[in-house]
Amino acid sequence: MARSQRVTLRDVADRLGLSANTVSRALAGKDQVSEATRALVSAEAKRLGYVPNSHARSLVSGRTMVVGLVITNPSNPFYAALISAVERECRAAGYSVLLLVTEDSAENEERAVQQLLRFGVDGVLGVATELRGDVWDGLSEANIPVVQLSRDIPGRGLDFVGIDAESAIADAVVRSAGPGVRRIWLLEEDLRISTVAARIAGFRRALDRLGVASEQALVLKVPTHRTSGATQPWRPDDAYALASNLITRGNHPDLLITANDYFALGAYRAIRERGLTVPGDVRVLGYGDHPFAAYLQPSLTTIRLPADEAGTAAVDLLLRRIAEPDRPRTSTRLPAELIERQSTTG
Amino acid sequence: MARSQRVTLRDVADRLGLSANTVSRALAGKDQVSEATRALVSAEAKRLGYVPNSHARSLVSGRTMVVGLVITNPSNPFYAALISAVERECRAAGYSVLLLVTEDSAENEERAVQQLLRFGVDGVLGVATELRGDVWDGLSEANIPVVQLSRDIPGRGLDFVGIDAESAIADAVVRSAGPGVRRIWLLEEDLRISTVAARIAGFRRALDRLGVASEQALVLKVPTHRTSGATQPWRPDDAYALASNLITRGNHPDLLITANDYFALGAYRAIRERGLTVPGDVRVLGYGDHPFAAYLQPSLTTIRLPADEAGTAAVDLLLRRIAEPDRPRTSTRLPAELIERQSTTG
DNA sequence: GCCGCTAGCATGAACGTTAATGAGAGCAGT
DNA sequence: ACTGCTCTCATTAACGTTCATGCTAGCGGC
Repeated sequence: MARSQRVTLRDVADRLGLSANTVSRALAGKDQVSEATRALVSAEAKRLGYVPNSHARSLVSGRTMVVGLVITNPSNPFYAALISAVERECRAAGYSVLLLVTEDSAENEERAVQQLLRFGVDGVLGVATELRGDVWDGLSEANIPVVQLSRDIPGRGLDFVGIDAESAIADAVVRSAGPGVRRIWLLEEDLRISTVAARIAGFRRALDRLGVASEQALVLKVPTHRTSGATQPWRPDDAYALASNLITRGNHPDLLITANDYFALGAYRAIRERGLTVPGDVRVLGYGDHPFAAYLQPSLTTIRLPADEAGTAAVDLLLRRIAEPDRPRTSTRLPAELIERQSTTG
Repeated sequence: MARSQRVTLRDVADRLGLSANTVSRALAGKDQVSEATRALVSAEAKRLGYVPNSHARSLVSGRTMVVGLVITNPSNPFYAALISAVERECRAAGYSVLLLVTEDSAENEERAVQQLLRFGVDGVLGVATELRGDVWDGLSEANIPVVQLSRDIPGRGLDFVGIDAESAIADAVVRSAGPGVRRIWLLEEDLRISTVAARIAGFRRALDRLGVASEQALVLKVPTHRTSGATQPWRPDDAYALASNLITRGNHPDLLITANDYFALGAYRAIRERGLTVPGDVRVLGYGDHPFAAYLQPSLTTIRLPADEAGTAAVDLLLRRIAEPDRPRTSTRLPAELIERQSTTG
């Protein structure tokens, strides 16, 4: 049995001839216990190797000191950075992180929420899979605060922390378009999420500002790869396949924006294989500033996402809402910075 | 209060005029309860939105159905893949994952173990930070099974699942070395972990097999970047800085092995800036097969790590040990595959 | 000497669940 | 009618902690 010899409050108390309650208060640092016994208790607790049982504590206190983190895919560098930041901030605040991966599947998301309810986590940070947000209602009904990460589901009254993708893309496209740029394509992920919608909106805003005719603009959706219900919308190969089919010497954009830097990798290859050059024939603008972006040949102009700041802000917000549940809803969109490199400096 | 209106077993029982125990057994699917009441109970439980309290369950059963996952750095693609695999397998087996990030800091590791003890997790999957393994003894003493991931700390009697880096590197170096290759350098991480030791051992084994004189071989340690105690041993910039200082037209290796593909990025740039070419002047062999490796120019020969298989195997092993604690210790080293691309086909 | 106050600790209950034991009804066998 | 068995459920006691309340000794004030 795993817990056969686990040291409990009673064990410490019995050894000192005290009650369990006194030991509890002594270790918790509350008053109503003399300094002498407090020292005695801590010494004996340490000697016996006492470790408090968090489940017993949660049961009576109603708090778990655990935060649920619902992520679609840890292998995406943006989410990986988010995980790191969230875990770090939670750890600093004394919270543990229960990680739940949805793989962008609605079924997994539903099960994740169930798990969080069983656990009675103190709060949830979550990346929603699709635009239907009723999955999260169970948490709200249980009065468990939820902060949406990166993807926003409006109308649910949930806090949100994400990136201002629309402005970032809009500005970046305008700045990346030089005098010769007429035809602009956007290589997008085929997902019904707010991030994609925001990028497309930013794209259209840029077209307006640049005065690009709509027939010169194209939004291409890279077919999403699926393996057993789990989506993988970040494969360079898929972007390459699509770009390779559409781009020829006679028919190619002057500026190509990709929904993530992985897609840019595929685009680079497709462009190269057609005998075209970046940025001479096609300028390429990425999204995400993945670690390799600066090292590509030519180096990739891309948009750096403040993943660390977003994770930090989300945890801050969640902790604040845990402290005061009735505070007004907050929606934060962090600005993203354009990192200009060679791929757009034609 | 967060749990003010949480539906409990009693609530369901009272509504049906039953005892809490009967409801518990009915939902658990045990016998000693008639089919009629079982149906009644499940219907009422669903109607009221009953969700079992996992802490109460853990308290009495001694099992938590939670597995601790201790990782040094989620932003490393290998660990990210490991996280995905572990979470998926645990989820399939009905376990949840408590994620603890150590950032390769001994202090964080110690606190992580404390947290796992408080929680009373059923098992732990962990990447150790350094070679001293007494940090994990607390878990063993509490009879909590530990499976070491990727990095092995020998002599602790702990299960291990990792990659056979030594053989992989040895074979890859031999196969990557052509007739003109005399001088071979290895760009390593500056960490005291078994993985680094294994790669260096493989490197030396290859030198022996190739008959390369020891003065032609060089092991270079890339200084580890640290921010507030957390190490970041995967920065292309750091590898670039070191390689850029050492590589000149007159003094360069014929074959350069890097401890990870990020370092290869830095090496590519350093080589290029000296007016040298890959693989013409310097062949480059990476490690990890990061998503961008296939898309570099020239494409990077590298070693694909079976992260998914490792994660799966580790969870399998952990669950088996949870089931039978006294089974003999297992140590598995999965083979890694060489992916030959342009960077070594001179 | 009695009262009241405080510091320091003990006692009992509760959190929501599961395991062990008990109890009553129904039924067959004698 | 009595015994004994099975089926179904209730009752009680745990798990380890915290909170509310109770108790005792010690002390000062009149």
